[in-house]
Amino acid sequence: MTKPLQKPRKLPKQERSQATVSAILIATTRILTEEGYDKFNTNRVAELAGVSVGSLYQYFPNKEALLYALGEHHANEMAQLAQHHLEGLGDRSILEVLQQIIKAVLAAYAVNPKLYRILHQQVPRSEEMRKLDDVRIEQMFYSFLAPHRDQLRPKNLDVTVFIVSHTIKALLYDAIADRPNLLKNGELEQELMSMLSSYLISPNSL
Amino acid sequence: MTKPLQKPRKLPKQERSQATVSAILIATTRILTEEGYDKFNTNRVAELAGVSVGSLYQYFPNKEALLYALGEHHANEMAQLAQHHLEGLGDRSILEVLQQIIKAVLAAYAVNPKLYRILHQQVPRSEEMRKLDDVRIEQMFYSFLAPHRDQLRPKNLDVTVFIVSHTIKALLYDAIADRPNLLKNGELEQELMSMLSSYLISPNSL
DNA sequence: ATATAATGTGAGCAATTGCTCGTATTTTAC
DNA sequence: GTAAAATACGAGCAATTGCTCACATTATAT
Repeated sequence: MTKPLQKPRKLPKQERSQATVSAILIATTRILTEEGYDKFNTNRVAELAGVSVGSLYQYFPNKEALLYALGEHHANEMAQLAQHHLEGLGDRSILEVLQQIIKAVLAAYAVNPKLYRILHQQVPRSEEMRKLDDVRIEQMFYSFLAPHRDQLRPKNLDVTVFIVSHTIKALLYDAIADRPNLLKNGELEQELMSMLSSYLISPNSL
Repeated sequence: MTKPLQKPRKLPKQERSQATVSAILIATTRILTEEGYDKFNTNRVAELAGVSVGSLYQYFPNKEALLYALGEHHANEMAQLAQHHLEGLGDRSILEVLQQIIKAVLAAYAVNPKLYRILHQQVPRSEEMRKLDDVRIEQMFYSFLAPHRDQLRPKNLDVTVFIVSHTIKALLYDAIADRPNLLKNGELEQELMSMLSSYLISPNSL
Protein backbone atom coordinates (compact mmCIF):
# COMPACT_ATOMS: atom_id res chain seq x y z
CA MET A 1 0.00 0.00 0.00
CA THR A 2 2.99 2.33 0.30
CA LYS A 3 3.68 4.44 -2.73
CA PRO A 4 6.76 3.13 -4.47
CA LEU A 5 9.69 5.47 -4.68
CA GLN A 6 10.95 5.99 -8.18
CA LYS A 7 14.32 7.29 -7.23
CA PRO A 8 17.23 5.06 -6.39
CA ARG A 9 17.75 4.24 -2.79
CA LYS A 10 21.44 4.92 -3.11
CA LEU A 11 23.43 6.72 -5.73
CA PRO A 12 26.27 4.59 -7.05
CA LYS A 13 29.52 6.41 -6.34
CA GLN A 14 32.22 4.00 -7.32
CA GLU A 15 32.84 2.61 -10.79
CA ARG A 16 32.07 -0.85 -9.51
CA SER A 17 28.55 0.05 -8.52
CA GLN A 18 27.89 2.04 -11.65
CA ALA A 19 28.78 -1.06 -13.62
CA THR A 20 26.28 -2.98 -11.51
CA VAL A 21 23.53 -0.51 -12.29
CA SER A 22 24.36 -0.66 -15.98
CA ALA A 23 24.34 -4.44 -16.02
CA ILE A 24 20.94 -4.43 -14.33
CA LEU A 25 19.43 -2.03 -16.85
CA ILE A 26 20.90 -3.93 -19.78
CA ALA A 27 19.62 -7.22 -18.43
CA THR A 28 16.17 -5.70 -17.94
CA THR A 29 16.12 -4.50 -21.52
CA ARG A 30 17.14 -7.89 -22.81
CA ILE A 31 14.59 -9.76 -20.75
CA LEU A 32 11.77 -7.44 -21.78
CA THR A 33 12.58 -7.52 -25.47
CA GLU A 34 13.79 -11.10 -25.84
CA GLU A 35 11.83 -13.05 -23.26
CA GLY A 36 8.70 -10.97 -22.80
CA TYR A 37 7.11 -9.05 -19.97
CA ASP A 38 5.80 -12.11 -18.14
CA LYS A 39 9.32 -13.46 -17.78
CA PHE A 40 10.43 -10.19 -16.19
CA ASN A 41 11.09 -10.60 -12.47
CA THR A 42 13.77 -9.22 -10.23
CA ASN A 43 15.36 -12.58 -9.54
CA ARG A 44 15.76 -13.23 -13.25
CA VAL A 45 17.12 -9.74 -13.85
CA ALA A 46 19.75 -10.18 -11.16
CA GLU A 47 20.69 -13.57 -12.52
CA LEU A 48 21.12 -12.35 -16.10
CA ALA A 49 22.95 -9.25 -14.93
CA GLY A 50 25.34 -11.42 -12.95
CA VAL A 51 24.63 -9.69 -9.65
CA SER A 52 22.60 -10.60 -6.61
CA VAL A 53 19.03 -9.52 -5.94
CA GLY A 54 20.31 -7.70 -2.91
CA SER A 55 22.46 -5.46 -5.08
CA LEU A 56 19.54 -4.75 -7.35
CA TYR A 57 17.44 -3.57 -4.45
CA GLN A 58 20.20 -1.30 -3.28
CA TYR A 59 19.78 0.90 -6.33
CA PHE A 60 16.14 0.32 -7.23
CA PRO A 61 13.63 0.46 -4.39
CA ASN A 62 11.23 -1.84 -6.22
CA LYS A 63 10.47 -3.56 -9.49
CA GLU A 64 8.52 -0.63 -10.87
CA ALA A 65 11.42 1.77 -10.39
CA LEU A 66 13.44 -0.40 -12.73
CA LEU A 67 10.87 0.03 -15.48
CA TYR A 68 10.60 3.70 -14.77
CA ALA A 69 14.35 4.22 -15.04
CA LEU A 70 14.41 2.29 -18.27
CA GLY A 71 11.53 4.30 -19.70
CA GLU A 72 13.20 7.55 -18.79
CA HIS A 73 16.46 6.53 -20.41
CA HIS A 74 14.72 5.38 -23.57
CA ALA A 75 12.62 8.53 -23.84
CA ASN A 76 15.74 10.65 -23.54
CA GLU A 77 17.47 8.77 -26.31
CA MET A 78 14.44 9.21 -28.52
CA ALA A 79 14.18 12.92 -27.83
CA GLN A 80 17.86 13.43 -28.51
CA LEU A 81 17.62 11.71 -31.88
CA ALA A 82 14.56 13.67 -32.89
CA GLN A 83 16.24 16.91 -31.90
CA HIS A 84 19.08 16.11 -34.25
CA HIS A 85 16.67 15.92 -37.20
CA LEU A 86 15.05 19.23 -36.39
CA GLU A 87 17.89 21.71 -36.26
CA GLY A 88 17.84 24.84 -38.35
CA LEU A 89 14.28 24.55 -39.64
CA GLY A 90 13.29 28.07 -38.73
CA ASP A 91 13.12 29.45 -42.23
CA ARG A 92 11.88 26.40 -44.10
CA SER A 93 8.51 26.01 -45.79
CA ILE A 94 5.73 24.16 -44.06
CA LEU A 95 6.11 21.19 -46.39
CA GLU A 96 9.77 20.88 -45.60
CA VAL A 97 9.05 21.18 -41.91
CA LEU A 98 6.44 18.47 -42.12
CA GLN A 99 8.82 16.20 -43.99
CA GLN A 100 11.51 16.65 -41.37
CA ILE A 101 9.15 16.07 -38.50
CA ILE A 102 8.04 12.80 -40.04
CA LYS A 103 11.65 11.75 -40.49
CA ALA A 104 12.46 12.78 -36.93
CA VAL A 105 9.61 10.76 -35.42
CA LEU A 106 10.45 7.72 -37.53
CA ALA A 107 14.07 7.91 -36.44
CA ALA A 108 13.16 8.34 -32.79
CA TYR A 109 10.90 5.32 -32.70
CA ALA A 110 13.60 3.24 -34.37
CA VAL A 111 15.80 3.41 -31.27
CA ASN A 112 14.28 0.25 -29.81
CA PRO A 113 10.80 -0.41 -31.16
CA LYS A 114 10.28 -3.62 -29.26
CA LEU A 115 11.19 -2.05 -25.94
CA TYR A 116 8.98 0.91 -26.78
CA ARG A 117 5.98 -1.31 -27.41
CA ILE A 118 6.46 -3.22 -24.19
CA LEU A 119 7.04 -0.14 -22.04
CA HIS A 120 3.99 1.57 -23.49
CA GLN A 121 1.59 -1.34 -23.69
CA GLN A 122 2.29 -4.20 -21.35
CA VAL A 123 3.75 -2.54 -18.31
CA PRO A 124 1.52 -1.49 -15.41
CA ARG A 125 1.11 2.28 -15.24
CA SER A 126 2.10 2.38 -18.94
CA GLU A 127 -0.60 4.98 -19.49
CA GLU A 128 1.45 7.47 -17.53
CA MET A 129 4.66 6.78 -19.43
CA ARG A 130 2.78 6.92 -22.71
CA LYS A 131 1.21 10.25 -21.90
CA LEU A 132 4.54 11.77 -20.98
CA ASP A 133 5.88 10.73 -24.35
CA ASP A 134 2.78 11.84 -26.21
CA VAL A 135 2.86 15.27 -24.66
CA ARG A 136 6.50 15.67 -25.62
CA ILE A 137 5.76 14.81 -29.23
CA GLU A 138 2.69 17.00 -29.37
CA GLN A 139 4.64 19.96 -28.03
CA MET A 140 7.23 19.43 -30.73
CA PHE A 141 4.56 19.48 -33.41
CA TYR A 142 2.94 22.50 -31.88
CA SER A 143 6.12 24.55 -31.82
CA PHE A 144 6.96 23.71 -35.41
CA LEU A 145 3.47 24.11 -36.83
CA ALA A 146 2.46 27.26 -34.98
CA PRO A 147 4.62 29.58 -37.13
CA HIS A 148 2.73 28.38 -40.22
CA ARG A 149 -0.63 28.64 -38.58
CA ASP A 150 -2.13 30.86 -41.26
CA GLN A 151 -1.28 28.41 -44.03
CA LEU A 152 -3.10 25.51 -42.35
CA ARG A 153 -6.55 24.51 -43.54
CA PRO A 154 -7.89 23.15 -40.23
CA LYS A 155 -8.78 26.02 -37.92
CA ASN A 156 -8.19 24.41 -34.56
CA LEU A 157 -4.45 23.97 -34.09
CA ASP A 158 -4.85 21.83 -30.97
CA VAL A 159 -7.00 19.33 -32.76
CA THR A 160 -4.72 19.39 -35.78
CA VAL A 161 -1.67 18.62 -33.69
CA PHE A 162 -3.52 15.75 -32.05
CA ILE A 163 -4.56 14.28 -35.39
CA VAL A 164 -1.17 14.64 -37.04
CA SER A 165 0.99 13.43 -34.17
CA HIS A 166 -1.18 10.48 -33.31
CA THR A 167 -1.51 9.44 -36.92
CA ILE A 168 2.23 9.33 -37.42
CA LYS A 169 2.82 7.57 -34.14
CA ALA A 170 0.15 4.96 -34.71
CA LEU A 171 1.00 4.12 -38.29
CA LEU A 172 4.65 3.81 -37.47
CA TYR A 173 3.75 1.72 -34.47
CA ASP A 174 1.53 -0.68 -36.37
CA ALA A 175 3.87 -0.83 -39.33
CA ILE A 176 6.70 -1.98 -37.09
CA ALA A 177 4.55 -4.89 -35.97
CA ASP A 178 2.60 -5.79 -39.10
CA ARG A 179 4.32 -4.29 -42.15
CA PRO A 180 8.01 -3.84 -41.51
CA ASN A 181 8.69 -3.66 -45.24
CA LEU A 182 6.67 -0.44 -45.49
CA LEU A 183 9.23 1.08 -43.19
CA LYS A 184 12.30 -0.24 -44.92
CA ASN A 185 11.36 0.80 -48.43
CA GLY A 186 10.23 4.28 -47.39
CA GLU A 187 6.66 3.76 -48.54
CA LEU A 188 5.24 4.64 -45.14
CA GLU A 189 7.09 7.93 -45.03
CA GLN A 190 5.83 8.72 -48.51
CA GLU A 191 2.20 7.89 -47.78
CA LEU A 192 2.30 9.80 -44.49
CA MET A 193 3.68 12.82 -46.28
CA SER A 194 1.00 12.57 -48.93
CA MET A 195 -1.87 12.16 -46.50
CA LEU A 196 -0.80 14.76 -43.97
CA SER A 197 0.21 17.42 -46.45
CA SER A 198 -3.12 17.24 -48.23
CA TYR A 199 -4.88 17.30 -44.88
CA LEU A 200 -2.94 20.29 -43.61
CA ILE A 201 -2.66 22.39 -46.71
CA SER A 202 -4.88 21.57 -49.65
CA PRO A 203 -7.95 23.80 -49.90
CA ASN A 204 -10.34 20.99 -49.23
CA SER A 205 -13.95 22.11 -49.08
CA LEU A 206 -15.86 19.57 -47.05
CA MET B 1 4.37 -26.44 -20.61
CA THR B 2 1.14 -27.96 -21.97
CA LYS B 3 -0.68 -25.86 -24.51
CA PRO B 4 -3.79 -24.45 -22.88
CA LEU B 5 -7.07 -25.51 -24.39
CA GLN B 6 -9.25 -22.63 -25.36
CA LYS B 7 -12.48 -24.54 -25.47
CA PRO B 8 -14.58 -25.24 -22.41
CA ARG B 9 -13.94 -28.47 -20.64
CA LYS B 10 -17.66 -29.11 -20.36
CA LEU B 11 -20.58 -27.58 -22.16
CA PRO B 12 -23.16 -26.22 -19.74
CA LYS B 13 -26.41 -28.07 -20.38
CA GLN B 14 -28.72 -26.91 -17.68
CA GLU B 15 -29.97 -23.39 -17.14
CA ARG B 16 -28.24 -23.33 -13.82
CA SER B 17 -24.81 -23.86 -15.30
CA GLN B 18 -25.40 -21.43 -18.13
CA ALA B 19 -26.15 -18.83 -15.53
CA THR B 20 -22.88 -19.72 -13.83
CA VAL B 21 -20.96 -19.23 -17.06
CA SER B 22 -22.68 -15.90 -17.64
CA ALA B 23 -21.92 -14.71 -14.15
CA ILE B 24 -18.28 -15.63 -14.62
CA LEU B 25 -17.97 -13.72 -17.88
CA ILE B 26 -19.75 -10.70 -16.48
CA ALA B 27 -17.54 -10.71 -13.40
CA THR B 28 -14.45 -10.97 -15.59
CA THR B 29 -15.54 -7.99 -17.64
CA ARG B 30 -16.18 -5.94 -14.54
CA ILE B 31 -12.89 -6.81 -12.94
CA LEU B 32 -10.93 -6.01 -16.08
CA THR B 33 -12.64 -2.70 -16.73
CA GLU B 34 -13.18 -1.50 -13.17
CA GLU B 35 -10.27 -2.94 -11.23
CA GLY B 36 -7.60 -3.41 -13.88
CA TYR B 37 -5.75 -6.34 -15.35
CA ASP B 38 -3.45 -6.87 -12.38
CA LYS B 39 -6.42 -7.48 -10.10
CA PHE B 40 -7.69 -10.14 -12.46
CA ASN B 41 -7.27 -13.61 -10.98
CA THR B 42 -9.50 -16.62 -10.97
CA ASN B 43 -10.18 -16.54 -7.25
CA ARG B 44 -11.39 -12.96 -7.49
CA VAL B 45 -13.51 -13.72 -10.53
CA ALA B 46 -15.21 -16.60 -8.77
CA GLU B 47 -15.80 -14.47 -5.71
CA LEU B 48 -17.37 -11.59 -7.65
CA ALA B 49 -19.40 -13.99 -9.77
CA GLY B 50 -20.72 -15.59 -6.61
CA VAL B 51 -19.54 -19.05 -7.56
CA SER B 52 -16.65 -21.23 -6.48
CA VAL B 53 -13.31 -21.51 -8.25
CA GLY B 54 -14.11 -25.15 -8.83
CA SER B 55 -17.14 -24.23 -10.90
CA LEU B 56 -15.09 -21.78 -12.90
CA TYR B 57 -12.59 -24.45 -13.82
CA GLN B 58 -15.35 -26.76 -14.91
CA TYR B 59 -16.16 -24.52 -17.84
CA PHE B 60 -12.84 -22.80 -18.48
CA PRO B 61 -9.75 -25.00 -18.56
CA ASN B 62 -7.49 -22.15 -17.52
CA LYS B 63 -7.29 -18.43 -16.94
CA GLU B 64 -6.39 -17.67 -20.52
CA ALA B 65 -9.46 -19.41 -21.88
CA LEU B 66 -11.56 -16.93 -19.94
CA LEU B 67 -9.92 -14.01 -21.69
CA TYR B 68 -10.18 -15.75 -25.01
CA ALA B 69 -13.92 -16.36 -24.60
CA LEU B 70 -14.44 -12.76 -23.59
CA GLY B 71 -12.47 -11.51 -26.58
CA GLU B 72 -14.46 -13.64 -28.95
CA HIS B 73 -17.75 -12.43 -27.56
CA HIS B 74 -16.69 -8.81 -27.73
CA ALA B 75 -15.38 -9.12 -31.28
CA ASN B 76 -18.67 -10.61 -32.39
CA GLU B 77 -20.65 -7.79 -30.87
CA MET B 78 -18.43 -5.27 -32.61
CA ALA B 79 -18.72 -6.98 -35.98
CA GLN B 80 -22.46 -7.19 -35.67
CA LEU B 81 -22.78 -3.50 -34.96
CA ALA B 82 -20.51 -2.54 -37.84
CA GLN B 83 -22.48 -4.77 -40.19
CA HIS B 84 -25.59 -2.86 -39.28
CA HIS B 85 -24.04 0.39 -40.46
CA LEU B 86 -22.93 -1.03 -43.77
CA GLU B 87 -26.06 -2.44 -45.33
CA GLY B 88 -27.13 -1.41 -48.80
CA LEU B 89 -24.05 0.59 -49.75
CA GLY B 90 -23.56 -1.16 -53.08
CA ASP B 91 -24.57 1.77 -55.25
CA ARG B 92 -23.29 4.66 -53.17
CA SER B 93 -20.45 6.99 -54.10
CA ILE B 94 -17.00 6.48 -52.67
CA LEU B 95 -17.39 9.46 -50.37
CA GLU B 96 -20.60 8.13 -48.94
CA VAL B 97 -19.01 4.71 -48.51
CA LEU B 98 -16.08 6.25 -46.67
CA GLN B 99 -18.38 8.21 -44.41
CA GLN B 100 -20.36 5.11 -43.50
CA ILE B 101 -17.26 3.05 -42.87
CA ILE B 102 -15.99 5.67 -40.45
CA LYS B 103 -19.33 5.71 -38.66
CA ALA B 104 -19.36 1.92 -38.55
CA VAL B 105 -15.92 1.67 -37.01
CA LEU B 106 -16.67 4.38 -34.47
CA ALA B 107 -19.85 2.59 -33.48
CA ALA B 108 -18.13 -0.77 -33.19
CA TYR B 109 -15.40 0.50 -30.93
CA ALA B 110 -17.97 2.15 -28.71
CA VAL B 111 -19.29 -1.22 -27.53
CA ASN B 112 -16.86 -1.34 -24.62
CA PRO B 113 -13.79 0.79 -25.24
CA LYS B 114 -12.19 0.07 -21.91
CA LEU B 115 -12.50 -3.67 -22.31
CA TYR B 116 -11.21 -3.37 -25.85
CA ARG B 117 -8.09 -1.55 -24.71
CA ILE B 118 -7.34 -4.06 -22.01
CA LEU B 119 -7.95 -7.11 -24.19
CA HIS B 120 -5.77 -5.68 -26.94
CA GLN B 121 -2.97 -4.18 -24.90
CA GLN B 122 -2.49 -5.64 -21.47
CA VAL B 123 -3.40 -9.25 -21.88
CA PRO B 124 -0.74 -11.85 -22.71
CA ARG B 125 -1.09 -13.08 -26.28
CA SER B 126 -2.96 -9.84 -27.03
CA GLU B 127 -1.05 -9.60 -30.30
CA GLU B 128 -2.99 -12.55 -31.62
CA MET B 129 -6.35 -11.16 -30.61
CA ARG B 130 -5.45 -7.80 -32.03
CA LYS B 131 -4.41 -9.23 -35.35
CA LEU B 132 -7.62 -11.18 -35.70
CA ASP B 133 -9.55 -7.98 -35.21
CA ASP B 134 -7.30 -5.97 -37.50
CA VAL B 135 -7.64 -8.47 -40.31
CA ARG B 136 -11.40 -8.38 -39.97
CA ILE B 137 -11.45 -4.61 -40.26
CA GLU B 138 -9.00 -4.54 -43.13
CA GLN B 139 -11.06 -7.04 -45.06
CA MET B 140 -14.11 -4.87 -44.57
CA PHE B 141 -12.27 -1.87 -45.96
CA TYR B 142 -10.91 -3.88 -48.82
CA SER B 143 -14.29 -5.16 -49.92
CA PHE B 144 -15.85 -1.72 -49.78
CA LEU B 145 -12.99 0.17 -51.41
CA ALA B 146 -12.16 -2.32 -54.16
CA PRO B 147 -15.20 -1.42 -56.31
CA HIS B 148 -13.97 2.21 -56.41
CA ARG B 149 -10.42 1.21 -57.10
CA ASP B 150 -10.12 3.34 -60.24
CA GLN B 151 -11.15 6.52 -58.40
CA LEU B 152 -8.46 6.15 -55.74
CA ARG B 153 -5.32 8.21 -55.98
CA PRO B 154 -2.90 5.81 -54.22
CA LYS B 155 -2.02 2.97 -56.56
CA ASN B 156 -1.41 0.18 -54.09
CA LEU B 157 -4.75 -0.83 -52.61
CA ASP B 158 -3.19 -3.04 -49.94
CA VAL B 159 -1.12 -0.21 -48.59
CA THR B 160 -4.04 2.17 -48.82
CA VAL B 161 -6.26 -0.14 -46.81
CA PHE B 162 -3.55 -0.47 -44.19
CA ILE B 163 -3.14 3.29 -43.89
CA VAL B 164 -6.82 4.08 -43.78
CA SER B 165 -7.93 1.36 -41.41
CA HIS B 166 -5.09 1.84 -38.96
CA THR B 167 -5.49 5.59 -38.98
CA ILE B 168 -9.14 5.37 -38.07
CA LYS B 169 -8.54 2.72 -35.45
CA ALA B 170 -5.66 4.55 -33.83
CA LEU B 171 -7.20 8.00 -33.72
CA LEU B 172 -10.42 6.62 -32.30
CA TYR B 173 -8.41 4.61 -29.84
CA ASP B 174 -6.33 7.54 -28.62
CA ALA B 175 -9.26 9.92 -28.63
CA ILE B 176 -11.15 7.62 -26.28
CA ALA B 177 -8.28 7.85 -23.84
CA ASP B 178 -7.07 11.41 -24.26
CA ARG B 179 -9.74 13.48 -25.99
CA PRO B 180 -13.17 12.06 -25.31
CA ASN B 181 -14.78 15.35 -26.23
CA LEU B 182 -13.56 15.02 -29.81
CA LEU B 183 -15.69 11.93 -30.01
CA LYS B 184 -18.79 13.36 -28.42
CA ASN B 185 -18.98 16.50 -30.53
CA GLY B 186 -18.32 14.70 -33.80
CA GLU B 187 -15.11 16.60 -34.50
CA LEU B 188 -13.07 13.43 -34.82
CA GLU B 189 -15.43 12.00 -37.41
CA GLN B 190 -15.26 15.25 -39.32
CA GLU B 191 -11.47 15.50 -39.30
CA LEU B 192 -11.10 11.84 -40.24
CA MET B 193 -13.44 12.35 -43.16
CA SER B 194 -11.51 15.41 -44.25
CA MET B 195 -8.09 13.80 -44.01
CA LEU B 196 -8.98 10.47 -45.53
CA SER B 197 -11.09 11.80 -48.37
CA SER B 198 -8.35 14.15 -49.48
CA TYR B 199 -5.83 11.34 -49.17
CA LEU B 200 -7.91 8.89 -51.14
CA ILE B 201 -9.37 11.09 -53.80
CA SER B 202 -7.86 14.49 -54.33
CA PRO B 203 -5.45 14.64 -57.28
CA ASN B 204 -2.50 15.34 -55.06
CA SER B 205 0.75 15.61 -56.97
CA LEU B 206 3.57 14.87 -54.56
C1' DA C 1 47.30 -0.45 9.56
C1' DT C 2 42.84 0.19 10.76
C1' DA C 3 38.33 2.10 11.00
C1' DT C 4 34.62 3.33 8.26
C1' DA C 5 31.94 3.53 4.31
C1' DA C 6 30.54 1.41 0.09
C1' DT C 7 29.24 -2.50 -2.20
C1' DG C 8 28.00 -7.36 -2.81
C1' DT C 9 25.77 -11.88 -1.53
C1' DG C 10 21.86 -15.25 -1.55
C1' DA C 11 19.00 -18.01 1.57
C1' DG C 12 14.59 -17.66 2.54
C1' DC C 13 10.14 -15.25 4.33
C1' DA C 14 5.57 -13.79 3.17
C1' DA C 15 2.21 -13.07 0.01
C1' DT C 16 -0.07 -14.17 -4.19
C1' DT C 17 -2.29 -17.23 -7.26
C1' DG C 18 -3.41 -20.93 -10.77
C1' DC C 19 -5.53 -24.91 -10.23
C1' DT C 20 -6.99 -29.79 -8.19
C1' DC C 21 -9.72 -32.97 -5.87
C1' DG C 22 -12.59 -35.04 -2.48
C1' DT C 23 -17.02 -34.13 -1.26
C1' DA C 24 -21.76 -32.20 -1.13
C1' DT C 25 -25.95 -30.83 -3.51
C1' DT C 26 -29.23 -30.68 -7.28
C1' DT C 27 -31.29 -32.34 -11.49
C1' DT C 28 -32.57 -35.90 -14.67
C1' DA C 29 -33.82 -40.55 -16.12
C1' DC C 30 -36.50 -44.58 -15.47
C1' DG D 1 -38.03 -43.74 -5.24
C1' DT D 2 -33.49 -44.31 -6.63
C1' DA D 3 -29.36 -44.42 -9.32
C1' DA D 4 -26.67 -41.79 -12.25
C1' DA D 5 -25.34 -37.58 -14.19
C1' DA D 6 -24.64 -32.76 -13.76
C1' DT D 7 -23.35 -29.12 -11.04
C1' DA D 8 -21.35 -26.74 -7.06
C1' DC D 9 -18.24 -26.16 -3.32
C1' DG D 10 -13.81 -24.45 -1.16
C1' DA D 11 -9.75 -25.98 1.53
C1' DG D 12 -5.39 -26.13 0.33
C1' DC D 13 -1.19 -27.67 -2.62
C1' DA D 14 2.58 -26.17 -5.43
C1' DA D 15 4.80 -22.80 -7.75
C1' DT D 16 6.10 -18.13 -8.39
C1' DT D 17 8.01 -13.90 -6.88
C1' DG D 18 8.86 -9.29 -4.60
C1' DC D 19 11.79 -8.17 -1.28
C1' DT D 20 14.64 -8.30 3.36
C1' DC D 21 18.42 -9.02 6.24
C1' DA D 22 22.41 -10.84 8.39
C1' DC D 23 26.71 -11.32 6.85
C1' DA D 24 30.95 -11.05 3.59
C1' DT D 25 33.98 -8.48 0.67
C1' DT D 26 36.18 -4.40 -1.27
C1' DA D 27 37.48 0.43 -1.41
C1' DT D 28 38.62 4.85 0.92
C1' DA D 29 40.39 7.84 4.44
C1' DT D 30 43.66 8.95 7.94
